[in-house]
Amino acid sequence: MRIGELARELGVSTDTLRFYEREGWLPRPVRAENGYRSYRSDDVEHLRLLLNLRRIDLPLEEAARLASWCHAGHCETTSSSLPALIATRRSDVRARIDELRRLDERLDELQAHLVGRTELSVIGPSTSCCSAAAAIFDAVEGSCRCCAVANAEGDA
Amino acid sequence: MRIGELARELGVSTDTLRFYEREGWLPRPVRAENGYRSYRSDDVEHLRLLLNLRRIDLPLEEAARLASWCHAGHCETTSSSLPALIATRRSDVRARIDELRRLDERLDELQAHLVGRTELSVIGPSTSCCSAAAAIFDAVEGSCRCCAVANAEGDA
DNA sequence: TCTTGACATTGGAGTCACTCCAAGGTCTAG
DNA sequence: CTAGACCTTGGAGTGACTCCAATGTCAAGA
Ligand SMILES: [Zn+2]
Ligand SMILES: [Zn+2]
Ligand SMILES: [Zn+2]
Ligand SMILES: [Zn+2]
Repeated sequence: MRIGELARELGVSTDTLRFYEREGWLPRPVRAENGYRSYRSDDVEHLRLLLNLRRIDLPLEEAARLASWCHAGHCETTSSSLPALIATRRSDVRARIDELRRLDERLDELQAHLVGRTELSVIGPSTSCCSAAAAIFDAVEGSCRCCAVANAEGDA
Repeated sequence: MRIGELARELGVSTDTLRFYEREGWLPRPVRAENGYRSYRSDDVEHLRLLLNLRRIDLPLEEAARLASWCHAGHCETTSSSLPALIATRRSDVRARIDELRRLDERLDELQAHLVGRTELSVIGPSTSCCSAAAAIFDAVEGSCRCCAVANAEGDA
């Protein structure tokens, strides 16, 4: 099995495979007479394991270490630490999801604000900056400075 | 205002500020007699704008460009493109959230599988790999090879 | 036979957005 | 006088790839 075929089958780039090998995260496969890498089924399994560990967002170093341990059959250690590892990973993932949800909410507010204020943009730039900038400036932080400016001008 | 104070106030590191300046993402502030950077309120506003744009996860280059435009008062262009920009950003964020949720589900399944199978691990390593590796190997992909192995050995 | 095209090889540089460091200069309080 | 908190610079390191140039290999078609 050559590198391109393996890469296609497992959904990564040949560059990634060569990078893994170069940095020592994967064992070097045997070479054919022409110098091409020739992957055996054992190599394929090792790589598949590594990629699965990467898919649960383990850092490459940890994934590679674990993959080698498992592949070499030293999995008692791994077996006992694995649930804790997964638990940590889950809380990381959830924290990131919460972060992104908050970001999405902020974006939602900002979008609504910008759309709702389209008519008001004829007021033009405020003293310190234009209204669009003020909107970003403030909507992201939760309080709106450009509205205050607009209201003040509307009252005047 | 010196760099440390500004950094503390806006919640970034001094390294980040020097990096932004060095790479041209922020204008250079005036220097005091001793060579220290001296930030004016205008600089602070520009930086705050840039950081707000970064907080909605715009790439630094785009955030800096937009911040400069807005800060210079050329915001008509910005006003018209901003809703589209936000919309794109939102769909990116949502896609990432979905990805992470799928990951969380996979981790949940994997965890349940590992915990539920503790007794079965006495079966020991299968022919190709140990059961822990097999679990990662397969649970991440949705079908479980180690169970098949265990069942086969149980039947034998 | 020759050529075209798809594949492979290597080392090295680039990406993004910081982050850390060493070696030094400056200022304030005790 | 000294400790410490601050500031300066240029440069290297991070993670996980990604892209590139220059070159080599091989099978199929004209
Ligand atoms: Zn503006
Ligand atoms: Zn407003
Ligand atoms: Zn194993
Ligand atoms: Zn199983």
